[in-house]
Amino acid sequence: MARPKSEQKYDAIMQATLDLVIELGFHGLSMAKIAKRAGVATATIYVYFDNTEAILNQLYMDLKQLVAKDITQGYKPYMSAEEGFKIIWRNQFNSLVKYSKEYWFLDQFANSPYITNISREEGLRQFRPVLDFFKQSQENGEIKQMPIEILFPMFYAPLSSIARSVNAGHFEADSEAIDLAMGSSWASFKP
Amino acid sequence: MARPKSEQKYDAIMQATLDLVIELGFHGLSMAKIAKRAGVATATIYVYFDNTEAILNQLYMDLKQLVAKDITQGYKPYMSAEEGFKIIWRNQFNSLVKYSKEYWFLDQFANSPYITNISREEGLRQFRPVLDFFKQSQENGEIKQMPIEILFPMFYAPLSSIARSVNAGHFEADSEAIDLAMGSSWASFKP
Amino acid sequence: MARPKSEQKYDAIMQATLDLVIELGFHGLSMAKIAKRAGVATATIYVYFDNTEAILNQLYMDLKQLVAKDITQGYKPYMSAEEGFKIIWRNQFNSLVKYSKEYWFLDQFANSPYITNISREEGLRQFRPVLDFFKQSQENGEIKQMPIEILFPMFYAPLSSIARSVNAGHFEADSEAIDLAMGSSWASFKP
Amino acid sequence: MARPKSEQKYDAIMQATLDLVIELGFHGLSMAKIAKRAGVATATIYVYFDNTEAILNQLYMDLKQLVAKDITQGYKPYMSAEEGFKIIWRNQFNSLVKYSKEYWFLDQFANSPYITNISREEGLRQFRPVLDFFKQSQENGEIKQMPIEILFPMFYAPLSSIARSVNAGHFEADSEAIDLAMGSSWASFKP
DNA sequence: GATGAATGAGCCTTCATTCAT
DNA sequence: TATGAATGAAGGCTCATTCAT
Repeated sequence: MARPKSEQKYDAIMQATLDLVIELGFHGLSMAKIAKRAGVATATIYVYFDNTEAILNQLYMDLKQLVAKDITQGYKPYMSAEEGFKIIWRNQFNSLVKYSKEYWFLDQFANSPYITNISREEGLRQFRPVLDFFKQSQENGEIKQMPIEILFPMFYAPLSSIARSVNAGHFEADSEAIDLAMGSSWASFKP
Repeated sequence: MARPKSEQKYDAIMQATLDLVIELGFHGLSMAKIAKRAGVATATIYVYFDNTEAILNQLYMDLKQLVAKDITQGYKPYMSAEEGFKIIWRNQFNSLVKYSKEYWFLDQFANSPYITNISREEGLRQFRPVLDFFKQSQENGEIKQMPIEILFPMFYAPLSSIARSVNAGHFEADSEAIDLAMGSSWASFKP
Repeated sequence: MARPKSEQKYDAIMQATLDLVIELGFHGLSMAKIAKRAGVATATIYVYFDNTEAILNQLYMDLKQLVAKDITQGYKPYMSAEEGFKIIWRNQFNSLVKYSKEYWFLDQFANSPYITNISREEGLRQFRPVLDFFKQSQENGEIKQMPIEILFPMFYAPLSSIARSVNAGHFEADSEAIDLAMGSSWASFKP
Repeated sequence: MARPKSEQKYDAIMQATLDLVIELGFHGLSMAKIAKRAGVATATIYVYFDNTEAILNQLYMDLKQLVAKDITQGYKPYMSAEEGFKIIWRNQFNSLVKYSKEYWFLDQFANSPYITNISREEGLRQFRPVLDFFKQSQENGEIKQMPIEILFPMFYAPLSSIARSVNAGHFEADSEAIDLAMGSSWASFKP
């Protein structure tokens, strides 16, 4: 498990797992299907992972790293909190749309009994840069004082929810709608 | 002329299913486990439901009806939008805390492949009174104009997310914190 | 079981069973399906029959009586053996075609482990008039001497086999073909 | 590179299936029983076959090949049709007696809903040498002209029926009886 | 007599995992 | 390392039959 011999096989297993969970849900997953889709033998999977749970947790951490990358891209410390907020909001929204399937997996998995505490903590770590931005802005008095347990849901939950609606095709988010949502969200934080 | 179906057994099956999904997740569910927990024979479940999916969908609709009840309780038409918003917000928050497990189930199920369109639509119907409040207030110009697909996530998602944090014991929501969150949320809607 | 109260229900159960066996084979049969098809409750079937085996045996005997009726119709004692043979052969052939499904059932059932010795003997009894004809004709020296265990297969098996081929649509038996088969068969018996 | 499939297990499954069908009929068959009788785990059967139907069809084809072998053994092209007929008739009769159980299975299966068209065609192919003999003899004018759909039942059905009677112990076929039956059968074909 | 609910036993099939190669 | 065969356990579901009404 430590250092996989073939990176290609490791990747194939991860990709197959993600695809299958998206297609069939967690319930429809099985080692046999993963193996078939990945083009390896079932027993081979056990060379790379201890069991199903391990595959899913690894996938969770890999994806978390993938999607959380560059969320603060474009933000510069000299910017105003509002500017920064909007850049990060938009980045996050774009990420949610671009990686809709990955986010769906992350969300489902985070609420499943499979997830280990290690994965959960590792996952949270990815949000650190965003949290840093908010903490900094609060210290500057540019956004309202509120505990992180309120601030973060306030920022992330509607974003995620709207993006899901867009991804499901229930709603078309043109630039006007996005500006509206973003502005509306910013109003929650403006001091 | 034969034995009538037993309401008690129906309830036991529903309760057992809810408990088990909460304990083990959807993946850990099985007819045998439901039966054992409900104190009936496996085959008996099939007298009441066609299959696992049917049980879950029925549970979804039953719970949706249970938790969505009285969310607008205390709201009067002559109230200002802000007053109404705060009453409904608080009702919803209390409901989310009181029925935390039920909401967790509803949330997970709504994002699972088990849910049928019928259940989904039936579920949405329960939110009608809340939507009506918002629509009315928009017409009065008391809250900002925005499409329902933005408005609703903006209202519901942070609420749900904070309540989950509270229920998980990660955060203690004293009345001050609640006021803060509620006020912060209201800022998003204030014209 | 002795004297059924409702002849109508008895008939419905018999008919449903026959239809289902023909549609699904013995393997696909079940009390629940019979009940549904017959329009009665499952438990009701047990008022009329002890179990599945009893239904099938009764059906076997009923059908045996139905199809074997009038096989010797038209035969008169003063006729020559050849005349008699041809009348009976044709009757049997027509019967096999007319009651193709019933014969299929009888054949399958007679070779299944369901059949009891009582049913088997009762079934054989229906062939008595035909056997009598052959015995009589042998005594008259109009057909070859041979034991019944040869004579009967020689007469019945090809007939049945050809009819099955016709019923399956593999072969169209015009009057010429029938005369050919019948004549060919008669050659086996001619002294 | 893994363990190869075991011919021994394949054979054990086939043999167990044949034995069980003979003992209990198709209805009494089950994967669990086959597995137990064959001395393998239930799941192991699925390594070799897709499902019950596949087992039965394979068994059908295997047995068809076994029993149809050497039916024309001893026949030489220079022989008269009558000589050939009698050799083949006797071979077939001996085969029917020797492989009585196998023939019983083949017969039952061919009339069951399990059989696939592929199996049916494969089964017919085994009779080709016998059919060729008849066709050849008809062309030579040594046996009566009649369509194959009559000729074949005429030849095979009584043979099979008599053999069954012998196998069931209802009839002892001494050489005199056999000559009688064979001669009687030949009379049907003699021009 | 007639019914439909109730159930233990059984069905076929798939599962995660280990074993032999 | 990589593999596919092997399997005990578990899955969903149906069965014949009995029970309560």
